[in-house]
Parts: sequence; C-alpha cells; structure tokens
Amino acid sequence: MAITIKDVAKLAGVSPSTVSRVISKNQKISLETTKKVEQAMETLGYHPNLMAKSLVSRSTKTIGLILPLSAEEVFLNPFFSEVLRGINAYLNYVGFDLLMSAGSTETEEKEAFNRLVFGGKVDGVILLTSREKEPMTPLLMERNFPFVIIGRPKEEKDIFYVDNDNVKASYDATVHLIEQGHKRIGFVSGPRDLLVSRDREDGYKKALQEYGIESRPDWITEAKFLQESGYNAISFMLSLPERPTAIIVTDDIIGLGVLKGLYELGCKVPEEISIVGFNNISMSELATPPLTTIDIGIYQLGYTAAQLLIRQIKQEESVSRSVIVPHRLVVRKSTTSRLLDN
Amino acid sequence: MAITIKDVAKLAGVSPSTVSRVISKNQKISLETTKKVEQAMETLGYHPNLMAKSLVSRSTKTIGLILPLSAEEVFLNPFFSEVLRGINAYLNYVGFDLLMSAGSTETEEKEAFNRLVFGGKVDGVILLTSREKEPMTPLLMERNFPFVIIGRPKEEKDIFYVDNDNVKASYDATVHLIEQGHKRIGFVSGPRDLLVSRDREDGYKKALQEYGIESRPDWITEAKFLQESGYNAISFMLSLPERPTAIIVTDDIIGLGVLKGLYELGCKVPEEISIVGFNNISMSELATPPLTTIDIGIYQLGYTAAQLLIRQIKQEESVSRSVIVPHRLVVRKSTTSRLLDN
DNA sequence: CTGAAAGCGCTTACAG
DNA sequence: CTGAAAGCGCTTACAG
Repeated sequence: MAITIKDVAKLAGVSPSTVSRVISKNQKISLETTKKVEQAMETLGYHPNLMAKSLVSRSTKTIGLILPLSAEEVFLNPFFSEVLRGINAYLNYVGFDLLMSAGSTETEEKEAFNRLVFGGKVDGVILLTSREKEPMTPLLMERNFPFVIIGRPKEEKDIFYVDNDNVKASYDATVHLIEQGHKRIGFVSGPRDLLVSRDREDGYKKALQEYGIESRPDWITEAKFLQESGYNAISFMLSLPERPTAIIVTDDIIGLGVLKGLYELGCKVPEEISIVGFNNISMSELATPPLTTIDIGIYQLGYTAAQLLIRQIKQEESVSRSVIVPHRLVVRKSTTSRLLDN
Repeated sequence: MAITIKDVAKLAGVSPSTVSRVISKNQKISLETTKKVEQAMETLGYHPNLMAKSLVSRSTKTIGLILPLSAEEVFLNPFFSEVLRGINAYLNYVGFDLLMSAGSTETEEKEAFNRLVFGGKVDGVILLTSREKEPMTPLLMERNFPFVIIGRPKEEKDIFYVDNDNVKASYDATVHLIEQGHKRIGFVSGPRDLLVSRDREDGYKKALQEYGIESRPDWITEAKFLQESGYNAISFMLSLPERPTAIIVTDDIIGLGVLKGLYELGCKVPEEISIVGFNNISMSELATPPLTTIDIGIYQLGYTAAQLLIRQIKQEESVSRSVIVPHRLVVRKSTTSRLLDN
C-alpha cells in the first residue's frame, strides 16, 4: 500500500484537503501548517498518485505523438529523432511528458488513438502526418481536443499547425539548379499522398515554368522515404533515353540512396548529374560528395509544435495558430555550375 | 461531460458492474446482456476513462523510457531511433504505450523519474544507461518496481538487463586488426563512466595482451558520443610523435567524425590508418570509405528489453533475467590488410 | 485559513 | 449470471 494524502494528513494533524492545498500551492495556507505538512511528506516519502489526480483534474500533463502508419520508415529517418529532440526540449521545459504511439495496422493505429485521446491518457496530440485524407483531424475537431499538425492541414480552417513554405523551398532549390545552367532537371517526389510532396512538386514546376524550362513527366518519379527507394528511382532515371543533368530529391534519406546508386552505376556527381536534397540531416554533410540541401529547421518544427500545443492546452492566447519555419539552401559539393567550375 | 459507464448501464438497462464486466471480458455474462451492453456502447460512442481504470486497477498499460541526462547527444545518435524502433515494435504488439522522459538537469531528471515511477504513470521502465553510479537502480529495487536495463548493471544481482558481450566484441575487433598485420593499434573510448566503455576497453587490451602487442596509454583517448568529439580525438592522435596504424572507435558516430578528420588532414583510410567502429548505424555503410564496424543488433536490444519488461510486469516466468544479444563484425573498406592488399 | 463531504469513473469482493 | 456498495487517491465547492 502506497502512502496517500491521508497518511500525510494524519501525521501532520490536519485534514486531507489541507495537504492537497499545500501540494497544489494555489490557496493560502498558513506558513505554520505548510511546514508541518511538508515535514510529514518528507518523513513518509510521499509521492502523489498522478492517476487519481488526473481523474479528478481532467489533465494528465502529458501529450501524445501520433506517428504515421508507416512507423518503420519514420524511425529509420533522422528527421524523426530531430523533431523528437525539438518536441522534447520544450515539453521538458514545461514539465510535460511525451507519450508515443505507433500502430502498424489500421486497427492498431485506431486503438492507440482511442487510448490516447478518448481514453484520456493525454491532454493533446501532435500529428506527424499531413496526408491527403487524414481520418483523425475531424475526430479531434469534433471533440474540441487540442492538437497541432506538423505539416499542413488540408483545410486550414482554424487548425493549429507548423510547417515550412514547401512550395517556396522547392522553388528555391530548382532556381539554384537553373542558375547553374541546368535545363534538364528531374524530380524525385516523396509519397504522393502527403501534402508536403505535392507542395514540393508544385514549387519545382513553378520554377521551371517561370524560367521557361520544359517540364517532362518522365523526369518525375515517386519514392518512399527509404534509401533503397532512392536507389531504385535513380536506376530508373538513368535508364531513360534522355537523362536529366540535375535532380531534386525531396528527402535527404532518399538523396543518399540516389547518391549510392549513382556511385555504383559509375555516374559522377556533380560532373554528370547534380543533386539537391531536402532536410539537411547530419548524414548529408558527410556523404560523398556532401549533399546540397534545403535546411527546413526540423528541430524548430518540433519545438514550435510542442509550444503551440501547450499554449492551446493552457488556453493561453496564441499570437497565431500556425507558424511557418524558415528554410535555407545549403550549398555543398553535389551541385556545381555547368557554366563555370568552382 | 463525457459518456460514462453509468450512461451505458442506463441505456442497456443493467447495472454499471455488468457493463464493466462486459468490457473486461473476464467474467461470465450471458450472451444476451453482452449484446445489449455492446449495443449501448456503440450507440453512445462510449470510451472507457483510462485514468479511472488505472486508479483502481493499479496498472497503466504504459511503460517508461528513461533517457540519460545527456539527452541531446542521445537524440543525435541513430542508435537511439533504432532501439526505439525495437522497443516500439514489441510494445505495439502487446498494446502498451511508451512514455518518454528526458530531463536536461539533475533536478528535472529526478522529477521526471518521480512522475513516472512514484506518480504511477507507468508500469515499468527501461533504463537507457549503464553508468558506473546509477542512482535509479536502488530506488527501483527497493520499491520492487519492474525495470530492465539496456546495458549491463554494475552488480548483476537479480537485475533484468539486455546487453552485448562488449568485451568479446571489442576483442574481436582488435583481433581483426591484428590479423591484418597491425601492431600499433589505438583506441577511442566513449565516456569512461559508462560500463560499456570500460568493457570495450577491456576487450581491446585483452586482445593486445594475448597477441603480445604493446599497449600504449597515449594511444587511448576518450570521446563523447558526438561527431566532433571523434574529430578532436583524431587530431590529437595524429599529433603524436608515433602514430598508430589502426584505430578502434567505440561508436560509429564518433567514427564518422574520425573519418572526417582524417580526410581533412589528408590522411588516407585505410592505406595510412585503418578504422573499425561499433554499432553499424546506417550511415556507416554510406561513409567514404564505408566503415568496418561491429554490428551489435540495436533493434534486437530494444525489442528484447521491452519483452523482458512486459514479462516481468505480467509476472510471467522468464527463462532468464538477462539476454546477451550476439554481435558480428562487418568488414568494409575502412580496414585493410597490411600484408596483402585486397 | 481550514475541515467535512461529495464526487471523478472505474473495479471487485460480497451476496443472492 | 447480476446488482448494490465500498473504495481507488485525489480535488474542490461549501461552510465556517
């Protein structure tokens, strides 16, 4: 039997209500009794039962992270640990815990979601998905349950989210290649059902169009967020009768697979093909050659998401419901000018 | 106000106890009433309040992951996502959730620990540390609280843990280099307060001794689990009047930093210096040159730890309290024979 | 400033 | 097979 608030009350010679008030510090209690109670807690080694507290206060001081169904892929991508690092940093700061939940089937996913949200295990959730059809969003909105999306909601109506300007980011990447003299630019997309993939493809096409460069459907291909997908994608591209001279890859992890494929196929980077990726994961700098990439501020994405969520839970005024984290192009050796060699 | 078991009971025309029994499925209830109750739950959209359930049943169906204080380093190392992937896979299978908790100061760490363990937020914890002085172990043992260590406990007395045979693993790595003709072998250790670092250093020394090779203290240096630490370590080694011809690095992430340092300092790998790392993270294969390393089965480490913990919580008989995950040497281009070139 | 009482939403002996 | 009642360990109006 654990030590309860009653035991403390008895030892301190006060009522349980008083002990509760001392712990919560939100009501005036005389210094004298406060001391007595604290003394009693100390000698008994009292720790409040958080389940009981949650039951009555309807708050758990923990938030949930809902991973996409393809959790295996998620864990394999350094993007994940980096968002997690950001989320954790802020939660740590406000004293909240993080509950993770990843189902590997639709049923498991749903059950996990029910446990967290309907079962009341968390006060709010962060969604790490921005799929076209997101089944959770309507459920959360209907219940008025606090949540924030990392990525962009399909309909922006009143939803909290943190994202990059992916259209602009991809536009910038493309322009970088165009300015180096490339006219045949390919594109390796992430899964097409993700909004982020769409946005990046849009940015790419927009740049091509603005600069009057032909957009060729056979130079666009789709890949999963896995190295081997990149490997496959590049094998395909190289088999084309007319090859691009530069390729945009919407995730560094795929980009690394592309680099590996090019190396094995004896195709020199950047001499024969230039590559620019997305995310600026730490491996990108170490690759051979180091990968030019768009840094999207992953840590910031996570940190800000946690911040927005906590504000929502605490019902604090948020200046705005969405934050766009700035991106920047990091130029490395995988891209080089076709005009002048530097 | 959420829908409770009472609402369901009323609609189904039974008592709350009966509803509870239908949900928990552990007592005989007539098919007829079961149907009625399920019907009622369905139409009301009932979801059990897990906090209330936890309070009375004293079980949360969630387990905690306690990260070391240097959480920032942890998140930056792919080792982390990989254990997490393993842990998650098993928890998912048994329907448990994972609560993460990382403090950045001693106080925060302690508070987080108290919340999870003493506050009753979890049914058991996985410790991701095997420090020399581990303050949590005695607290957990005293309370008889289920836990498992990833790594090795200082005193093995009745403690559940999952580890590698790190002495043997490091011995194997060293012998690999010796067999290739190296006689001057350096060692970059991880933080010395970690038992894993000690074990690996022991294995290294043991191999040198058995093969009658001189062990030189100035060829042994300590590094944090960060790339830049590896970079610094190698700068130091190269400044020595007599350099080693091969180096064992006890973590690939440090190894990658070493590789980077060697490249910048114009020192060829493996021609001038051979390198062997530990962990076989996915970057290692992609490095230039690809890194020879000891694969320690990280995913397995996590999966098994979760398994051992759940068994302990469910009070199932465990065949044994500890599991040693097998390792294997993965030979790549960063090590090469001094005798015959392959 | 403090206490007695009711209640949060469940489970589980105890009867029947 | 089912129900009434007590209780899990807290919080919080309501009085005083």
